[in-house]
Amino acid sequence: MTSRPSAEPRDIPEATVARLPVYLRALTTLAEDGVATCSSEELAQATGVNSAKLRKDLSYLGSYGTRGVGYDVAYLRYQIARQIGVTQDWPVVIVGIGNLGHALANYSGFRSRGFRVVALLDADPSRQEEVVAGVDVRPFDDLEAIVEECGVAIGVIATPAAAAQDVADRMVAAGIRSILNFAPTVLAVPEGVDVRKVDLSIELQILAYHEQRKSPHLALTPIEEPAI
Amino acid sequence: MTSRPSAEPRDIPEATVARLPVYLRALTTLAEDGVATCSSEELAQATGVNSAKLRKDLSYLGSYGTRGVGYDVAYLRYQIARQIGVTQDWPVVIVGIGNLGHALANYSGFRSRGFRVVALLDADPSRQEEVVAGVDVRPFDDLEAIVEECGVAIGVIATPAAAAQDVADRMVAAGIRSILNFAPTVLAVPEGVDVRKVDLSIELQILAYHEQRKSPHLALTPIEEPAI
DNA sequence: AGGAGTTTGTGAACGTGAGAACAAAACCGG
DNA sequence: CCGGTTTTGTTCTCACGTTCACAAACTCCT
Repeated sequence: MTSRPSAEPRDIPEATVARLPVYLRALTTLAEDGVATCSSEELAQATGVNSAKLRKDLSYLGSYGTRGVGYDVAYLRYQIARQIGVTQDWPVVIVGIGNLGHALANYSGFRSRGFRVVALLDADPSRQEEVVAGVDVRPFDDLEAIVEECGVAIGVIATPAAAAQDVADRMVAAGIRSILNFAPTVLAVPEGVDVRKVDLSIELQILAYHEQRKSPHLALTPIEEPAI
Repeated sequence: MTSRPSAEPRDIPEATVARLPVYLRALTTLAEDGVATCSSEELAQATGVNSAKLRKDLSYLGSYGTRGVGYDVAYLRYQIARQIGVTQDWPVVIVGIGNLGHALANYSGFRSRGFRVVALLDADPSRQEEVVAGVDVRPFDDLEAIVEECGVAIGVIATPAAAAQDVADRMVAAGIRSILNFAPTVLAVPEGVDVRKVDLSIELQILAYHEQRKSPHLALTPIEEPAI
């Protein structure tokens, strides 16, 4: 979202990268159901994308399909995982163990998809006695030590908005170069650091925009226009 | 994400719609700080976008700036809120009161940004005794009654993946036409229903992809390639 | 062995979005 | 009242993403 590192081998478009995890999940489900092979049409249905788009996406990874047959589920699944980089486990730190931090720490989807929560950090001493999801909450000041010790490259910010920029600065200084930000703030980070933002109320507002246009809604402007 | 309703007045590009809430938040902050006027350059800095892009975005709403001066913060803020549709309060139901549902119910950002959680629903009877954020958890079967009674148009799904499609079907049948889905599944919904997806592990995987290309990472393929 | 039927991979056309650049419009100081 | 300065609104160009359409390639059945 901030800067794009120069990719070496084959340059995969950003839009494609964003869809690869979706394909990966669908393939995992298919594999669990014992499906050995699937066509681009089937996979497209399962993931809700156009089949031509899907084929083009996969073609950036290489030619892993067989014409007239389709794709080998296990093999394609592995190739996508390798491209994304989730064949290895990524250590992750979560900062801010409030409601959302709790939910994130307990989210089993991380572990099963190539991520391992190695530390939970919070500046509030009263939270540092807790143990969440088998990991004990440690003081935020331990950040640098943990990053060093575990080789953490990815940080998750689940603090209030006011604290987010400070946390980000400390993370960057500690060597973290990829940040997933749940705080409703725009983060300023140096070149070479990637930030992705997840914002709950923005998503709702986008829905509201479309919803408003669906029905000629009853009340038009219940709140007063401010005087200029 | 599924179907686009035909917009009547001026058609605002989807990319612009996604940025309007960001501008809205920045303007709110500026207003709270007592700033009366700001230029496109200042607002662009605060939101992390290109100033030309920002001006183009705002031009879709109308000509609300003054050349040589900039934008009136309060006035622009109102105009954006009106376009998005958050001058009125949107009633919202949350289904699935697990870790994430708790966090969502407690998230104060909803209330302050045009949304009101009118009901928390869960199929598990043991959860139905709880009171979360001042709202008591009710059985999922109350969905239709609540939607009818409160005029709910937006639903949030925070259930496990396995239950999500059923919940979505019930929501659609009850009259909900906009769904924010936190479950890691692709939802199938009829034409005219909007679904937006928020997926935590997908965001992390996208970060992992870029992270992998930043450093020529030590271990390349620690997991075995499956035999074909 | 060969033809019919499938399904991939990709070239080409189209649409959308981003950013540079600039003219038009407003304010300000003298 | 007028020239200089600032900043918006918009046009133009380029890059990116999506979709169609089809040839190439593979399997299966006779």
